[in-house]
Amino acid sequence: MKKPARRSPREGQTRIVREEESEETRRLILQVAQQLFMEYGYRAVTTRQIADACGLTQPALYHYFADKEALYLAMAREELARLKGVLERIARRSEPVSERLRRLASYLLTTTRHDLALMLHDIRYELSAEVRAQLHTLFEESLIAPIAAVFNEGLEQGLLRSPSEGGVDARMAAYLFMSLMSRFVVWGRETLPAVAENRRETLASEQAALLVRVLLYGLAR
Amino acid sequence: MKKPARRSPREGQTRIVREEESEETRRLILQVAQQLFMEYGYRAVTTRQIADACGLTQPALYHYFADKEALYLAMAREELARLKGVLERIARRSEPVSERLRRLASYLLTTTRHDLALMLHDIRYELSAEVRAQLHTLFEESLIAPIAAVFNEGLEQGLLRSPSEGGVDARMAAYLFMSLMSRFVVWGRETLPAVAENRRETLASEQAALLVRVLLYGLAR
DNA sequence: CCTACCGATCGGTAGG
DNA sequence: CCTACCGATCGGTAGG
Repeated sequence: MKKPARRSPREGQTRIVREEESEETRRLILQVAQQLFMEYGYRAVTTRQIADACGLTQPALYHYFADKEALYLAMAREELARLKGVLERIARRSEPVSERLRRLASYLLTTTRHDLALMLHDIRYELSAEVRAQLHTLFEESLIAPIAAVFNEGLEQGLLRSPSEGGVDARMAAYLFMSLMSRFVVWGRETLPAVAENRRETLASEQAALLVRVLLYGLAR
Repeated sequence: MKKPARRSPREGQTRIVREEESEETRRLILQVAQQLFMEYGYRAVTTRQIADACGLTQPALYHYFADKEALYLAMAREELARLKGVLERIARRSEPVSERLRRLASYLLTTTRHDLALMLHDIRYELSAEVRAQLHTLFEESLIAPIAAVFNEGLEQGLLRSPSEGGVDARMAAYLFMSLMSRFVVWGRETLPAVAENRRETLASEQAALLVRVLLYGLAR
């Protein structure tokens, strides 16, 4: 076993620099935690894995975060805040509803390769009641609300069927939209012949267009 | 902590009875493992939890299964075989394609309250390569194939758009169908006011109809 | 941010 | 020799 490359703090540095380094380390931990937690789930990722990937010892994490759950919470808050910003920006574009939905789908498929349903599972089963409640609300506000806003425009413009016409409300539409971003579709794609890395974005864009087309117009002739 | 009620084997029983009891216990373990693994995931369920729920000690499990993974594999094989039987039976009914899709959705929503995407995650991330390959194939044959068969009929009957007409092939349709059965939709339902237990089946049936309607005809007016 | 550890619990196996 | 387990403990790992 090789020792991981460790960042070597030199003596005599000013307080400012140390604070910057400390903040830098904190951000590194959050980024590594995001990649691991979002792909493998809360339970499967150990604090030592995260520490190792950061070039730190495992106890060092507890200088930055109270415990494993606090680290997950901080990661999730940051991730959801980031998502919220991007999704709201797309939702406000002056483009047709269907085009904005395509952009939302494409973004979710390219950037979050992991399944957000796994995050839902973790929120529901692996975290304490308080954190669960917090993230539950945040999930709704950051992910569902921006998507529902676009569907709501579609309903107001008369492009979509209202619930009384056999359609669904905007929030339900957003959940259906998110469900189509799930592991099943991604998994189906993985069974296709291996795809060159540089074609991934194109594929995601094509798949986004397909998913939105299906959701809007259905499979029937 | 109370001692779990333990089945008390009496002396003087014949070999046949003992074999029956052994088989009975094995089936009990599989049933309990199914409930726990399917709801919480491979990692989160301990062998002691399973044993406790069966009224056995944890080492007793190792008389029936070589290890935790072998137990998961046996459980998954049985569960998928059961699903395959029911889904194929529904798929062969002499009813319109849309009606059969509704029945498939309703069945999946009522019986498997857990998210099958969780099983996909476990297959992908928690199990060894050999078990993963086995379950991957079985998953496709047991779940996707029967659903795809119904969509294929829809395509042959000209009810559904073919890929060249902007539609999707039967297998892709099956994946889209399964993705709509996911945690997101179920979770959305949980946020509704609490529902009486005896209305659950009705709800699932209504939700199944809604999901199939959306998948076939889309949200657009 | 490290080394040296803890209480507990994990999956799995020993002898009886 | 078999079955259906038990009490105790194995090597490792969890969060702290």
